[in-house]
Amino acid sequence: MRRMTARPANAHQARLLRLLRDGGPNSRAQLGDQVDLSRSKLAVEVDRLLETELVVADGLAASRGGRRSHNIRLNPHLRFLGVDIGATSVDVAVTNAELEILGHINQPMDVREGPVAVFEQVLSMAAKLRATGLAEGFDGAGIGVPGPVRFPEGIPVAPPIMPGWDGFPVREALSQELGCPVMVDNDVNLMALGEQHAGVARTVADFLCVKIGTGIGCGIVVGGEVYRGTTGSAGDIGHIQAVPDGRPCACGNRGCLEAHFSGAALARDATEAAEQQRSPELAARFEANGTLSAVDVAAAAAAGDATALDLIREGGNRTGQVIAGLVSFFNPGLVVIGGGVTGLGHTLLAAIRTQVYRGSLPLATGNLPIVLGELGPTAGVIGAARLISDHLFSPA
Amino acid sequence: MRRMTARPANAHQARLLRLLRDGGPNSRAQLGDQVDLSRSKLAVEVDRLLETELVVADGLAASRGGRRSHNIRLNPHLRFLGVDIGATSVDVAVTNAELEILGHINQPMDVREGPVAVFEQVLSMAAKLRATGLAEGFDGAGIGVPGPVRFPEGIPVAPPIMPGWDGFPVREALSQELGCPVMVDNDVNLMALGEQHAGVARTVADFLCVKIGTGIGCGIVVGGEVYRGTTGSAGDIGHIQAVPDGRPCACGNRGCLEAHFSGAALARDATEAAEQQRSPELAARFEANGTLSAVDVAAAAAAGDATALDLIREGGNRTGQVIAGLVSFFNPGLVVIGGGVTGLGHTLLAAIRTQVYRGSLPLATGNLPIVLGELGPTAGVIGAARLISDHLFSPA
DNA sequence: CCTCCTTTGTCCTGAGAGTGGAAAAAGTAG
DNA sequence: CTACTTTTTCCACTCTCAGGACAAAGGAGG
Repeated sequence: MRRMTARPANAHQARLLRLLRDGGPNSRAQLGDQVDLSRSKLAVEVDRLLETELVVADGLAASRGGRRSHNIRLNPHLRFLGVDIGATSVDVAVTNAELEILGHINQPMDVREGPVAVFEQVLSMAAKLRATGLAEGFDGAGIGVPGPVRFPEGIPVAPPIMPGWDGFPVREALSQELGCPVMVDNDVNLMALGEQHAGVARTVADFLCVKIGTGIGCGIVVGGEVYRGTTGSAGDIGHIQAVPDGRPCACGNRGCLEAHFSGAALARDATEAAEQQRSPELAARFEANGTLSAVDVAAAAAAGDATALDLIREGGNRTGQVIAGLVSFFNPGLVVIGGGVTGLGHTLLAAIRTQVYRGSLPLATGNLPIVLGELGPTAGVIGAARLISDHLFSPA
Repeated sequence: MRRMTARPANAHQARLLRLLRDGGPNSRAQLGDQVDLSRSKLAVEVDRLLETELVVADGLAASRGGRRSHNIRLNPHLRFLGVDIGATSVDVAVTNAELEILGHINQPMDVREGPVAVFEQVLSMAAKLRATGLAEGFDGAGIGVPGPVRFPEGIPVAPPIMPGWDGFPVREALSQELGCPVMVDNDVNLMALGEQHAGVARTVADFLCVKIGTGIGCGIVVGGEVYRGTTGSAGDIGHIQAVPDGRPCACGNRGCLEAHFSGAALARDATEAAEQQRSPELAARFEANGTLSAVDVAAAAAAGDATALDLIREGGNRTGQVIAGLVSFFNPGLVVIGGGVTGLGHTLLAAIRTQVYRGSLPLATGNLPIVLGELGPTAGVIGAARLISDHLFSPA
C-alpha cells in the first residue's frame, strides 16, 4: 500500500482527525455533537477527509432511535512508529492511527555508542516489526532521546549522558531513512504525552511527570501542552541540589538529586550494602549475578529486606523533597511518577507523598494526587506516536 | 464624559486595539503592515472601531514617500485604574489606554485590616486621583493582592498573610463600587505582567519574576502568558525549604526560604545584630528610629557596614539556591528580581547570580540574564492596568 | 507650475465559507 | 401499515474577505 501523505487542509479537519484518534471509530452524527459545525459544513469536511483517504467509511452505527448513522474511522492502514531511546535500552513500537500498540520490542543498548550505531539498531528493529506484517511502511515516527532537544529542528543539544549526539540532526537523518515525517523530543516529555493520551493524566491540564530511570527528569505539561523551556532543557531536575554538600555528581556539583537517587545511584548503593554484608538478600543476589540493579533492590524489598527498604525510603524522601519544591512553584493538578524504578512501587510512592504533603502548603497539595504511571514501559512509545500524530493531524 | 462600554467584536479588532496599546498612535498603513489583513478588511474593522469610539482619528502621519496616511489612536479619554495591594502599603495609579501612568499615589496600610477597610482606602485614593482632573471615571481596573487568587472569579483563596480576605469577592465588590470591569490577580503575577509590558521582559516569552518583599513570590510567564497553576498558587516559592532543619516558619515547617530571607526576616536579623552590638551602623539607626527595616540594611550596606553586607549576601545565597533549582526545572529565558528589596541592589544580585550560575547546568544558564526589575514600585500598577486591558481588549 | 512616480484610501466584484430550511432516506415502535 | 425519530442530502441565501481598479494625496525633479 502506498503511504498516506495527505494532511488536514484546515483546523476543522484537524479537529475531526484528533477526535477520531482519541475516540476511535465514530458516527458522523456523534462527531457533529462534538464539533459545533452545521450539518452541511461537517458533511463537506468529512467528504474531503474521505477523499484524502485519511479516514474511511466503517459500516453503520447502531440506531439512536431513528435512521442509523454511517460510521467513519481513521484509515486502518495508517501506521506510526514510536521509538523510545533510553540510556541503556531501546523501545520500538508500531501503532495504528488510534495510537494502539500493534507490536512492541525492547532491546538493551548503550546510548553512548552514538547515533549511527543506535539508529542502525532502531532501523533493524523497525524492519523486524514490519516483517511480521504489522506494517508495510510508516506514515510518521516519533523519537524520544534521553537528553535535551532543540525541538523545532529535532536536534539534541549538549546532552550530558550522550555527548556523541550533540548537534546530530536526528530528525532529518531518520526522516531520510524512514521516508516519513519524524518528530524528536526528550524521552521524559514523551512519557508525559503518553500518560496524557492513554494513562493517568487524561483529564488534567497542568501536571508533572517525574521519570526516575538511569537519571531523573520531569515532563511539564501546561494547559495540555508540553512545556520545553527556552533551550529545551526544562524539566532537568536531576541536578537540583537535594543534599547540601552531598555526594559529588558527574556534572561537577555536589548533592545533586541524581547523585543520591536514580537507577545508577541505587545500583551503587545496593552493591555497597552487599559488599559490606549489611543486607543478606542483596548479598545473595550480588553473589548470583555479579551485579545489582534497581530490579534487585525491588525484589529484596519485596522480600522484606530492611536495608533495601531503607534505600528506597531514603531515595523517596530526597526525591519527595525536591518535588515538594516543584509543587509549591508549579501548583500542578497531578504528579505522575514513572520510569524504571516504578518497580519499587508503593514504598517509594509513600515516601514521596509524605515529603510533598508535608513540605508544600495545603492550598497546593489539598487536592493533589501523586500516582504511579499507568503505562509502564509503553508510555514512551505511545507518547512518541502521539507526538508525531499531533504534528500530522494539524493544519499544514 | 460617559464611560466606554464597547468591546472588540472579533479577534481582528482585539488585535488592533492591542497594537495601538503597545505601539501608541499608529497610521492605518502601518497597522496594515503588522496584521496580515487585506486593505479592505482592515478599513472595515478600523471604521467599526472608530464607531465604537474606542479609537479616534489623530491627524495625518508623515509621508512614507507618497500620500500621507491617517493616524488613529486609542481614545485618549480612556482611563484604567491600577491597584497594587501589598502587605504593608497600597499603590494606586491612573493610566491612559496606552498604560502610561498619569498619576500614582502610595500609602502605608496593613492588609490585615481586612478587605472592607482596605477598599475604603483604595476608593478614597482613587477619588483623590480623580479629583486632580486626571480622570472623570474609570473604564476598567486591575487589582493585585498579596496572596493566591482564584483567577476566573477574582477571589482570594487561603491567603496566609491576609486571612480575613479568604473568599471575599474582591472582583465583584470592586466592580460594584467602581462601576467598571475589574480583574484580580496575585501581586507577583502583576509585577511580571508589568515588566513584560514596559520593563525588562518585553521580548521574552518564558521568564520568571521573583518578588522579594515582605514575603517572597515568583511570577511565571509561559509563552507570553501568566501561568497561575491549578488552584492559583503557582509561584508560591516562599515556603520552599531552603535550609534543612532551619528556622521555624509561620507555615508550620522549618527552613522555608521566607523564614530566612525576606523583608520581614531581614528586619528581624538586623534588629538582632543591632541589639547585640555587632553592627555600629545598624545600632545607630535602631537607636534613631526604634525599629529597622530592609531600607536601613540597604543604607548600612551602602555605608560599608560588614554585618549588613553579610546579611544581604547570605540572603542572596539562600534565594539563589532556590532559584537555581527553579532554573533547572523551568529553563527560563530571563529571571527578573524585584520587590521592596531591590534597594539592596547589586550585592544581592551578585549573590543570586553566583548561586544560579554555579548550581544549574550550563545549557540552562548559558544565555540566561538575571537582572533587577526596571520599573520599581510602578511594576505592580502597570501590570494591573495591563491585566484589565488584556481582558477588555479581547473578543467579548 | 507641471509631469511622473509612489503611497494611501475607497469601491466593487467574484469566490468561497457557512447557515439553516426542506425534503428524502432509513430506522424504530406499536 | 402508520406515526414518529434520526440521519443525510440538497439548495438557496447570507456573509466574509481578497484582490483589482481607480481615485486621492503627496514627493521629486525639471
